[in-house]
Amino acid sequence: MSEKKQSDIQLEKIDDNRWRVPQHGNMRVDGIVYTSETLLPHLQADATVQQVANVAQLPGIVGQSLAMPDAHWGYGFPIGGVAAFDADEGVISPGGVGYDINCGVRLMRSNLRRNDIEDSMKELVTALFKNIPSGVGSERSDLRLTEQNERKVLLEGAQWAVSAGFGTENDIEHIEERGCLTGANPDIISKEAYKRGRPQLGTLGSGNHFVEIGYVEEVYNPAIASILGLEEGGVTVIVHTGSRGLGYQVCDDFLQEMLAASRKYGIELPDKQLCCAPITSPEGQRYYSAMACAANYAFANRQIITHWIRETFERVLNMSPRELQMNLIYDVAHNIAKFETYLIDGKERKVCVHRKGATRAFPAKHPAVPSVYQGIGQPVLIPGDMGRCSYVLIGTDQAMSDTFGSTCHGAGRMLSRTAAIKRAKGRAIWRELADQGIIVKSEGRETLAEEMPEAYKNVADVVEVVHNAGISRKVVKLRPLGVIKG
DNA sequence: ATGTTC
Repeated sequence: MSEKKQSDIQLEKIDDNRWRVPQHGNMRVDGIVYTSETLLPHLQADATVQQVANVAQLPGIVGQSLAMPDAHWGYGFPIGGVAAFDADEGVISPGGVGYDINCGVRLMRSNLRRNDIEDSMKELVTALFKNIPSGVGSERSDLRLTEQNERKVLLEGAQWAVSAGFGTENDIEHIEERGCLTGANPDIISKEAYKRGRPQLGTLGSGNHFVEIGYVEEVYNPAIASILGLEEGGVTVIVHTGSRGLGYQVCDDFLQEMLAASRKYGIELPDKQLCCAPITSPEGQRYYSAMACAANYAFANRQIITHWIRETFERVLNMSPRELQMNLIYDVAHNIAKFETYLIDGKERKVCVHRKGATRAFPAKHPAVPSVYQGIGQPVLIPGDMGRCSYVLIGTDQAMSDTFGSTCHGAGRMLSRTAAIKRAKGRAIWRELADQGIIVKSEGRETLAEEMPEAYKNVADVVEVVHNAGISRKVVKLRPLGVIKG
């Protein structure tokens, strides 16, 4: 399934938000696709449904092979896919996590109002762009990470960043897993991965990665918004980035090891890109420990970038941290595999949930939700494209029973990168966005074309599906004012 | 996503 060919699998409509991929061939379970009449044609335009069916063939899969409404074709597993495997009988697969391990999003709020920064937007975007290295292969010359400290990053994640002076202890409370996955083993990471990761910590990268200044345009749930520190007109900042070259290298290193493991353990693969190993095997354990290292690097990366964002706002606006109150609301991972426990057929079962382009959406009272959010549930951060809007949602009990505590992660690409570049030929995307009051600054020559709004599905359509299905609920909508991209 | 086909 390395080709993007459309599949001819017949989907069965369950309700307005869900379609079933009935168990057939070697599938061990059904597939369930979250979508709508509006989004269904996009989902069927490539091999996404076939990939959902392929994932359902892997040993130890529990429940169903799931796809979120932003799903599209990816490496082996669909992007927007969720699959849980029994912790004893199941497999773990790098393709179910993705190349950008712990690619994720964080959201900050501030005491600023939209009109406080209108006149400073150009200066803010320029200063952010200067302060946060962006683009392919971007490096930070001021950090000078030693190899010993890089090991600590892999072990401690965002907690290392805070101990090194980037951000506060309070930030840690507002990060998924407190910014540190346990079980990381830095001895497993290849020399090559270390080499790539060292100069790139604290950098944005390219593609769909960005830092965005925006404001709260609409509030759907004032009570929850207020607990998050959000109100209409309030200025927010979103960071979207991951584990850079280090995570890519870890994935690359392990794809080969997992392919060998699949043969060794006699796992039948409908697609080589689904290569995997039993979770309990030495190879499976090694991948998890390496993945956790890359995840921790990504948590540290977003934490360090947060420090430079705060520093930039303080300097440009001449405000103190106390006046600014640029507090972290939450930080989510949307490319990761995690061990979690679910009630399945009346029995508690430990599973390894693969979320690839999918966000955890835990409900109120779940022990993994920070104490300040125990009464409301886990914040879910859904960035759209740079011209439209982004959403803050909240996790639900329904997600626990239906989707292994998961929901969508973004708008989802509609045009391929090359198709987008073709479509943008002769146009000045930056000017089109400026006409809508959005200032963008980008490093790569073709990044803005690849990332233009029409390359994406409308995130509002995606969010409507997960909201109506009840696997997360709308809290606020954010509108962009300024964006820096790779 | 990615030293964007090491």
